[in-house]
Amino acid sequence: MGKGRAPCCDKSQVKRGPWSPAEDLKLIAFVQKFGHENWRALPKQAGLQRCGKSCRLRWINYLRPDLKRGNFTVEEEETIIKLHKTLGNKWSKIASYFPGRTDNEIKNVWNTHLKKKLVVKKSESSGDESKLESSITSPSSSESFLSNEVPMKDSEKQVSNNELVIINEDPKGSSSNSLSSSIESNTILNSSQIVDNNNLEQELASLGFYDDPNNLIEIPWESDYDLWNFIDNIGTYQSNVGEETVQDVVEAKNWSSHDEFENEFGVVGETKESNNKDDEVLPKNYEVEQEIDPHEAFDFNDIIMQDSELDFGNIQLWPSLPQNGIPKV
DNA sequence: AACATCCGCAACCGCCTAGTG
DNA sequence: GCACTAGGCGGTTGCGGATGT
Repeated sequence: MGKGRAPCCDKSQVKRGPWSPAEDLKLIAFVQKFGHENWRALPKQAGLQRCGKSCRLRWINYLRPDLKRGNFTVEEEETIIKLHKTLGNKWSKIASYFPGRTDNEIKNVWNTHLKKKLVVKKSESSGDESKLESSITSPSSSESFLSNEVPMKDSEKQVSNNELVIINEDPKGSSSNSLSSSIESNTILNSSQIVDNNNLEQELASLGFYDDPNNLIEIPWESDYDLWNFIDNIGTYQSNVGEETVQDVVEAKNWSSHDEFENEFGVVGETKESNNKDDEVLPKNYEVEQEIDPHEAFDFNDIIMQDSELDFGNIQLWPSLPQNGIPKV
């Protein structure tokens, strides 16, 4: 060890806590334009006073366009329980079975809903505990597994009494890309039964989660709450993030209209080659290309989106906001 | 209405792992 | 094999809203 781990960033120089809409916009716009090859360098380039880790987390958990928002369905919850039984607290692996869901989200659902649910179930069905319940609630049989006290390789886990799970390692990077990852040909061995992954797949398929291991179901993007809703309702929404309000951001930037906002960002504008008047998702000035030095601080004025690059219409912005409208203050 | 408590979730922290030189 | 870095992951915390008294 010696020196110990160098901090990922200078804590005194970075902002912490909840993200403001303005920061979200910066991050979205930057990632849409430049991608996120280097999270560590991204905050500086994007003009964000945030740690790279924080940016990554924010993007992955809340700003990615392909996120599925909303409550978990009963089927999803049941699947999480099933998967947790075999995978344990491997939230990212579990999340890979749910396109559009994040490991953090699933972890939260587990900790807040499902764990309690199963404890209740257990108490209701006293005596004849299901394996599912016992694997989660019985300290004697599964404590080490659940608490991760004993470090285990993914390739070989002692799940509970006499239950061995053999899981093929994910190919590099697949777990991080939950959308593209597919179900591996895992084999689950049990003292009383041998369950190959096909059975799990069939079970999941019966619940409507996917129909082919290599062809995960496509989750339609939702945009209950889009950018224009946000901008249109700017006057009635007060961000709860510190002293900065959305009004502050808008007033500072003089965004009093869609056009001004579009001009500022250069990202959303009049529809090109579209007969649909409402289809305002194409970049206004996408034809103009400018040289941008990635080492320079990111400037919204420099963003020139390509035809297919930016699609705010499909991004559900500020997901932490109410889905059915903006709270009046 | 005011206060206390509970609950859910976004975000942070620290460790682990893979990649690179 | 070692040192170092960056990304990823899981555990935990703390805030804010919901609910109860």
